[in-house]
Amino acid sequence: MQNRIVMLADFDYFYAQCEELRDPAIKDKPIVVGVYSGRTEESGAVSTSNYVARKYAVKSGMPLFLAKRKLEGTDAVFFHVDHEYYDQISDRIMQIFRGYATSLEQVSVDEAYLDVTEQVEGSFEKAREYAQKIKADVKTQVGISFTIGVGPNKLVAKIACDSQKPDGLTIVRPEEARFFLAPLDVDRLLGVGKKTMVRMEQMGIKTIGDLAKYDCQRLIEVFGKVIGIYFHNAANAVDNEAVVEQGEAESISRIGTLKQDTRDLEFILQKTTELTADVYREVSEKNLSFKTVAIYMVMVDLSSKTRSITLEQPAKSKAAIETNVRLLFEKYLAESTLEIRRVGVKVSGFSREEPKQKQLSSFFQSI
DNA sequence: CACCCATGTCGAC
DNA sequence: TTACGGTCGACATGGGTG
Ligand SMILES: Nc1ccn([C@H]2C[C@H](O)[C@@H](COP(=O)(O)OP(=O)(O)OP(=O)(O)O)O2)c(=O)n1
Repeated sequence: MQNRIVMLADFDYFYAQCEELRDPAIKDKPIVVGVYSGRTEESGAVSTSNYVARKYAVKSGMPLFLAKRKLEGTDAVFFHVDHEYYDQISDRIMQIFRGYATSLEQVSVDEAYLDVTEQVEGSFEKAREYAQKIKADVKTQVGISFTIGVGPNKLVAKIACDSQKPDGLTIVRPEEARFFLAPLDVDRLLGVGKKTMVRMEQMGIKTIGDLAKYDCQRLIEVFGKVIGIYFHNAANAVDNEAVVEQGEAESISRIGTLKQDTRDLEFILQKTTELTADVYREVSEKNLSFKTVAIYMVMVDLSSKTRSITLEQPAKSKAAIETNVRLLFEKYLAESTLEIRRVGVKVSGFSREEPKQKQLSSFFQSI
């Protein structure tokens, strides 16, 4: 694990680029890919947008009505997310990546780490040409552009990647890594978002360089042992995490927005029945048993709650999800007053154990 | 103590 | 006088058990 060379490949404005690939005629227009909640015709949020739309300050996660307002007067095009299509394209690219790396760690639909130490014989010089070759290959075969960051570990590769996109290639050598990170704001580190940045600011930490100098013991006191040490190491460009194949998902969930805000149990269960059916289909396709069933609620004020129950035995039937979801909602509704906007169903604690005796229904369903 | 459970927070994408 | 997605994982905390 000495002197590794790690790449992070991140597809450019991915969902929106997929839409451009499907219909190149729209390439010069602002493109927004949205998740539509179904509450009203236009309610939902931005999943991503192309760089033309980004010039108008459209951002991932933004409510669609805001994106529409910002793009008023342009010939912007809006799409509903089409995960099947994006997954297909992603799978083809990931397959190509496999041929270029000793190990591949796919971290999302559009991001993967490649350990290419052997392929480039430990040389960052060769890594540049190698990265260009991968980019050209994918561009030719699939037609998608992406950005590559190269570094001595995953952490540095990630930040290198973020530093120049789209269609970028940034290489940070081990001896440069600390100096490369030092001037950047702390939120460039994986795991530092808005809340943590504010806390760090109050501690007088603004840049990664500030964090690197900060007393490690103090960090542990403030953030806990695991995260404190992680922050200390990360700020010093130290990261020994190997590039490893991702295992199977540890939870499967579905969440949806209700047509109206409500506290009515039957109205809620009508929605969770659909969600449960979806969760169940995926669980049974993968032939998984689960041990924990959870519900999720988002209130009108956008605050959220979860409730969960761990079963005595692993289960695998739809009924096992449904009855527990009902139980959990009955219990929760009795102890709160806020109206509910969105609800979710989640199962976790997977195994391939067969439920012991009883639950004949699941036996028959599995035939 | 080690491990499990329930819940919450935060963050990434 | 509005209006705002979905899915996943890591970790902390505070309770329990053997
Ligand atoms: N809040 C978010 C962020 C991202 N995504 C989805 C849509 C993106 O296309 C994909 C990848 O996310 P990235 O953060 O990598 O962003 P993009 O690939 O869209 O843009 P960039 O070119 O900045 O990487 O994940 C999402 O649904 N919701």
